[in-house]
Amino acid sequence: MKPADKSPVATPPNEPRASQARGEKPQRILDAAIAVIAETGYFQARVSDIADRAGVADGTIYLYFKNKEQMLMAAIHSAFATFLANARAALEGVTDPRERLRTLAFLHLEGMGRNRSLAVVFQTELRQSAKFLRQFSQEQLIEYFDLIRETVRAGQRSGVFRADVSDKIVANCFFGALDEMVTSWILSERDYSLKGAAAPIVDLVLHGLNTPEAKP
Amino acid sequence: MKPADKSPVATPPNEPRASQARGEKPQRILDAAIAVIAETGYFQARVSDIADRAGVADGTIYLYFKNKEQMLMAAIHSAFATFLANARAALEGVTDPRERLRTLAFLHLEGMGRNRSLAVVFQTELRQSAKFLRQFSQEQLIEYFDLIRETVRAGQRSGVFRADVSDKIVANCFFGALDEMVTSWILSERDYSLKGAAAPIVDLVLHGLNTPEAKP
Amino acid sequence: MKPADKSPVATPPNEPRASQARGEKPQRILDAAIAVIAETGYFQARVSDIADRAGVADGTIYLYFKNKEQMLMAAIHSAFATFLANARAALEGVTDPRERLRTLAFLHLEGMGRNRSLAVVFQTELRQSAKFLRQFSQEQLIEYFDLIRETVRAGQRSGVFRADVSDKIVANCFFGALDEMVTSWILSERDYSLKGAAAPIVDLVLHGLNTPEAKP
Amino acid sequence: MKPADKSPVATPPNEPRASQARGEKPQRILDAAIAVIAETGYFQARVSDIADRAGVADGTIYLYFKNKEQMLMAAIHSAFATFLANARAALEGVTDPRERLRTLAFLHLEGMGRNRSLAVVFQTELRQSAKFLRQFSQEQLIEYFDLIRETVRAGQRSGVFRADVSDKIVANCFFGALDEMVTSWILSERDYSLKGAAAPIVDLVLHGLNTPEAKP
DNA sequence: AATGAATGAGTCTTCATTCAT
DNA sequence: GATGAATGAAGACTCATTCAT
Repeated sequence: MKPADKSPVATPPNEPRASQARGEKPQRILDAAIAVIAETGYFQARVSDIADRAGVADGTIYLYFKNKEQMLMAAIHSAFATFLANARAALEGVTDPRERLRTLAFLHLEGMGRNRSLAVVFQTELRQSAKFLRQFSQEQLIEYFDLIRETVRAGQRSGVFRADVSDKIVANCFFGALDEMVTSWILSERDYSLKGAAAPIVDLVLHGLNTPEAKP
Repeated sequence: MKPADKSPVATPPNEPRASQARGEKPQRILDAAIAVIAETGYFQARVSDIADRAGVADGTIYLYFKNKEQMLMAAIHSAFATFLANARAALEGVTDPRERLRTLAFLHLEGMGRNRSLAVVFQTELRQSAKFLRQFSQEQLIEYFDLIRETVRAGQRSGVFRADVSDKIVANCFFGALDEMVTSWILSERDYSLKGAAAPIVDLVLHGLNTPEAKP
Repeated sequence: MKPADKSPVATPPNEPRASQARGEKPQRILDAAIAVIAETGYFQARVSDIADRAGVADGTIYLYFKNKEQMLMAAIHSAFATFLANARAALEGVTDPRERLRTLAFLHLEGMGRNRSLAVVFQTELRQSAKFLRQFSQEQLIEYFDLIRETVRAGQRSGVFRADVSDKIVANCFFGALDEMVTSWILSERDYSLKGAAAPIVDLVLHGLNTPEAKP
Repeated sequence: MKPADKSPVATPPNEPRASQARGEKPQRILDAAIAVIAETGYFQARVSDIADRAGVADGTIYLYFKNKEQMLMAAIHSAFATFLANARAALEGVTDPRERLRTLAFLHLEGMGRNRSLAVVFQTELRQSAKFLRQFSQEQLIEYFDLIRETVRAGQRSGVFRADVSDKIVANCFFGALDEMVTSWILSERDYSLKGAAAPIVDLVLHGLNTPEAKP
């Protein structure tokens, strides 16, 4: 599921500083976990399947993670943290609120579209139970929402967005639209381009956010 | 997959009053299933818990349903069918596309807000696995989306909505915004009124759908 | 391991009030547990072995006991409770302290000698760990010791036993001697009669307990 | 099964001082094993715990011992061998049978009282299974019993002990009384002096052993 | 000699499903 | 139809042991 899978041939025997294996296993396990969850579902995911796919023994997983649940959680957190870091990096230097929303929408759809396994996990497995989702949502999802809400507020302050709607409502609509788009996509058999939907969605939302006078 | 597809001995059509007990059990089981799923999650829901709550023996469930999965599916289908029937009834006679969207948004949020168990199931449990969600989505969710898309297309044809966006995109945004609102709500500890959010959401979407000239 | 083992033929099909099976299973499990512990040791005893021997499925054990440990504990408690009840019944009406000690010694050795499995469990498995033994000792063993100590004190009060030794020390010696005898016996390959040792042990202890003047 | 039966590279005989480290590890492991067994029980003792306490790596244990069981056995044998050697040394030069029994009783209780871990192991862990105890008993315990029995026979030959009881019964009573005393002690929360019990026990046994005419 | 990361066999426990009553 | 005791397959987790370094 990642470069260098697990074949014995992969490790060059005489590598000088080598140890590309150091600390590589936990990540291999997390990657395998995402893949297996995407395929079989969170609760159907068997530890032995994840171990197989990571190319380690079952017991090895317990050297790095306390139990199954903690490992699955770590996999999801790790994947989302990467996603969030990418988003932050891409927004660096983009100041126009409209442009920021465009960038976020594009990143969201492009990021999910690139890694279908990840998308499956986020759209479906993440929402297995209120309890589960709540835990995730209170930590990382909030950060993402805040990114959107701040952008909306900035636009409202600067007058490019109408100020008579709550930033929370707007963020919900924006995120909800993107989210639903991804859900439709993973459920669809056809393999259309997800990121192509970014422009019309943003267009619709920005249109809805226009200040009455500001005809774009 | 609908009522009465299982028992060879159908409900006697004309039974006067004792019929309360006749055929009442399957529905008690379905209601119990929704409640238990909402509390513990789809995959955590135990057959014996559902039987307990329905006031029947474990084995009784297998008189009406082939297995656990079929029973849970039936529970969700039944709940959603009720929801959809309500929506259709409420739209009866409403012709203005903007008014129809307002009605749908209100019904969606009000319906979910009234039955938190049901909302929990739809927002989280329903999306446990791509496979699961796909099955549901291809049957019933499509009907709901079609209701929205038809309304949007009607508005576009009559000129009250701008026609330069795909009705699918609009439906996604509309449904996504409502959906996300409900998710936020069930995750929130506070017990605010969900249906109060209907107006601003519809306002935002309608604003985004305005034809350039049509200042509402 | 007990009458009527588990064969399907055992239950007469037309037994009138029948239900000799009612509540029979837990006891079959407890008996099987004692036997398996005696054979393989407490910590080596596998739940599946006990289930096999009791003629039930593995899962059945968990209908009656919370987990393996609780079941093993219950088996030991139950066996000892029976033993204690027998001792009490046999002492009924015996008032002479010397006779009471003789009866106890005989019962102890005879009871253990009759059920080698039980003896093995008490002499070895029961003492697996200080923590384990402490729990048992504080509940049931104390009762047994008290039976001995009361008899000793009665003999001291009535003047048939010398009063210059603590009843606790005497009980320790008495019980210790019996206990060690049983241990030797279960460890011995030869199959000598255990209860034959009762007389000389009691003789020795009574001789040690004689008041100086009382030459028997 | 005795020291130095395992390493092909024996301890260099004349190494001046660095020898502290040489061959010191096996003993550290044995000591750690006794301590860990005393704390957690024989079957609960984990190899990694013992390695930790001995300050070596898990794998190191397998340089000196074939497997876990052999190591635990070696630990117990080693501890008991020390105990037995002490007893033999202390009996050196004591010829009076009564005095020899007094010495043995004192050594037994004092030795156990000094090292609670050791006492815990002997009183409880040693008796985990008939198979286990039998192996130990046939090697070392017999030696200890023989020490007692020879003393008893000597007393009987010289006429200070009555001759109408088997030396085996007497040894059982004597050892059983001491043994039970130690068991009571390790189970007791209070920290009373164990060796204080030596005198009354010996007194009781000697009293029981008195020849009719010999009033001590 | 020493390490400790990795292994994987072994077991308890859960729970959907059956079926005799 | 209804029951619920019994079943047994399935899977998470532990830990003694190995072996490359």
